Amino acid sequence: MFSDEASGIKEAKINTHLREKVESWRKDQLLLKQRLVYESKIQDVDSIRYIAGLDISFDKTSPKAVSALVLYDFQDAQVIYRDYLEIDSLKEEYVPGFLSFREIEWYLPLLERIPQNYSIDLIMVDGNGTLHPIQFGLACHLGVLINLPTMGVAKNYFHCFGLNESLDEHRQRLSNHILTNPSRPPLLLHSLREPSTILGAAVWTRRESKRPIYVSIGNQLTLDIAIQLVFRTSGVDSKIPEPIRQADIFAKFVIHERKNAQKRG
DNA sequence: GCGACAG
DNA sequence: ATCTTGTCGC
Repeated sequence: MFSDEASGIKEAKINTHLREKVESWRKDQLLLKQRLVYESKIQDVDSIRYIAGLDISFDKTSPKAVSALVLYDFQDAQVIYRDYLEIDSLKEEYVPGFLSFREIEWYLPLLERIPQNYSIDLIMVDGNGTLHPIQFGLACHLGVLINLPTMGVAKNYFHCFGLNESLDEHRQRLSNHILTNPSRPPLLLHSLREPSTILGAAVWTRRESKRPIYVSIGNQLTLDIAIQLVFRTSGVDSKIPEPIRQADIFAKFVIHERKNAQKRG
């Protein structure tokens, strides 16, 4: 049969194509990384007013998706604005280490059409900033493109081979940290190659949850401020900071609404 | 050479 | 990301 051979060739072509794409993405990351601003534009958490939260949710049964943006008023602790974008199909696949190339294009239009009367102080994204194989995750990429303070919050540990410990070592370190420190203070995650480089932090924002969230900076922000912010925007209903959580809830809501509309029409 | 892997 | 309920371990 030819089919095995044919699919093998097809696979090879896909892999070659993907490899070339990833190579070019890597070059882009290295170039853009030079434009990262490590100096903090935020000196004090209490000077923050408007936080933008971003997320994408997917339809289970189709390639469709929805990206969402919420504006969270940090002073009043409430959402004051929502917007979304319906996506027929994401153009890029998910490749670990290159999430930004898949998602950013669906965030930019939402950021651009925020009414002028709101000036964004900070953007929170679902994913990592400097906790990344070359310390240039989604939060960094977005921050550089729109020149604003950004930070990343991930629900799962991103294993950065060569930079961090293995997954097993990480898990050991987490449980060790919890045992040693019952109050569960943030655990700083540093590069193994350069221990002086802090990549991010595992943060327990609620006593109830065993698993931490992973916080890292994107642009124009210190990790210290980012961690403070995470504590002050989460805890009551969820371990996830409200701006991101509300964006997630809203995106899922839009997806379900569209399904109901489909039924009727 | 393969491993491991944010969303 | 998404399918999904209860249940095993540090």
